Amino acid sequence: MSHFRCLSTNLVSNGTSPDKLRFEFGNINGVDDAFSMYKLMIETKPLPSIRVFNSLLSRIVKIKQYTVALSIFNDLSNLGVSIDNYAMNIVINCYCSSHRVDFGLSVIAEAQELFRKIVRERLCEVGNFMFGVIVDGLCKAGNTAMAIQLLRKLFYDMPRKGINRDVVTYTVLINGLSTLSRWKEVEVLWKEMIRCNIYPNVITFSTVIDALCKEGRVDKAHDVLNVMIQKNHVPDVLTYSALMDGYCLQGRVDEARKIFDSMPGMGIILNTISYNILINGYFKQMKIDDAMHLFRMMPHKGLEPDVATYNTVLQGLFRVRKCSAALQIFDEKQAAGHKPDFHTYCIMLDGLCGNGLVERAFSLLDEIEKKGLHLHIQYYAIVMDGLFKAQKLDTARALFADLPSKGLEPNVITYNTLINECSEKGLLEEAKDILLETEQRSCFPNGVTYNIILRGILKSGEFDEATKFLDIMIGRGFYPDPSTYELLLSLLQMNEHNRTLLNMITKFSSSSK
DNA sequence: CTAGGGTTAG
Repeated sequence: MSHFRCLSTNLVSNGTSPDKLRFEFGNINGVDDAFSMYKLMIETKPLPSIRVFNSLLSRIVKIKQYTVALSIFNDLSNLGVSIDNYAMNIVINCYCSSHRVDFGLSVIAEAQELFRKIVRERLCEVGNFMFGVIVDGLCKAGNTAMAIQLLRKLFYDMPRKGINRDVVTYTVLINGLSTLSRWKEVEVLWKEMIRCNIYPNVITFSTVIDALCKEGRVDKAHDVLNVMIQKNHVPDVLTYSALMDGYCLQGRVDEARKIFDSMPGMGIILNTISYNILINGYFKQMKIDDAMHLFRMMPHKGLEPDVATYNTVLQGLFRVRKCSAALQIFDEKQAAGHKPDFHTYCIMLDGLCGNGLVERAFSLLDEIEKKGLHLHIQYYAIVMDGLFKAQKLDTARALFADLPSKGLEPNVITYNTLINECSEKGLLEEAKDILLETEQRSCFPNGVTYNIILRGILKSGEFDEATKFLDIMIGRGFYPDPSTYELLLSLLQMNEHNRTLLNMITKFSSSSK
């Protein structure tokens, strides 16, 4: 079962810590491996040092099993293993990262209730694991304010437990806060850090630059870069790549290019990711020749395109309807021994369908099946969507009906595709029927489902009906997304001063705060 | 032993 190497205890030597020789974490690839390794470790006498447990935790974080790391951390504290700075930093990072990971929705309601209880009864000694679950749940539920309050409590508890906050602790927290756009709190932490004589470094600065870029505030990000340079910090390839990506996201690919060109002169070695960012930027601006030129340049610069490069290129080519070029690259890359990944197949299927090559998409599905690869339900959602868009309604519905025969269960995405089709065609009753069906099965509608239906109702001009639906939606914790909001605004322009629409917009703005 | 980047989705 488990395939890690476990050397004998007496195999020790030459200055290296015996602990380090004993366990090999690189082969841990899943939850089971992690737990069996942990079990093995705690059965060892004497117990391995916290450093060795840190290596385990770090591996578990690398494979993104945050809850596993948290539960092991919790167990460690219960065992009385003394926790150090490193462990603490890993754990805080878990809290900050795990809100991006899917969590059972059921946890959330419980977590919020539990949190209220803690506040009410001042039950301060919550286990670390529960603590993580709560923070996770709150983030997932969009209640970041509460999550941050909790994080800060943990944070302020550190010195009392004899653990010092260091630049890593602050960087992890600043990263978490800035990706959540909690800039006020970032500022407070930043000042506090300096007051404690802990100074931001290149990673701290880069983290802030990256978050600003992702928010679309690339000019502000550039200001931060200048401050950083002024303070004698040397930006590295990650700092500049983040900034390049920021310019690309704003469509300012020429400015991204300037940075790209200036990097080697500053002694920074461009890597595959720097190229990927710029190639993507060019494609998004439809500058196909520039994108392809860079792509073809990579091998001459000693860089090998990776799967993300190929995915970017394939998608870019399909978007400008250069199907044969895309297919050629797809074959080329496989001939060179590069394996397509899940995203590659999604892009191929979507690209083929979107360019009227539905038959080709079907044969690709067959190919995936023949290769014995996992038939991901997402592939079918893409092809279904393509079929609907190509007006091949019967084929699409037949594909949906065939899912069970392939051992696939429709998920919320395939349902959304179906609901979207009904909604676009104005078949609102049918859309709502399907919504009911998803609720009856254990396949829960999500925010996208509600948005699709709401947009359908709005397009049909039934504004009162839409208001009712919006109330239901908000009642269930889902909010209009940007494209629904845009639709609301454009409808308001066409129906000047329409009270119902105005009310909806007000309702949306006040509820999302 | 701990912190930062790119492709993607109804």
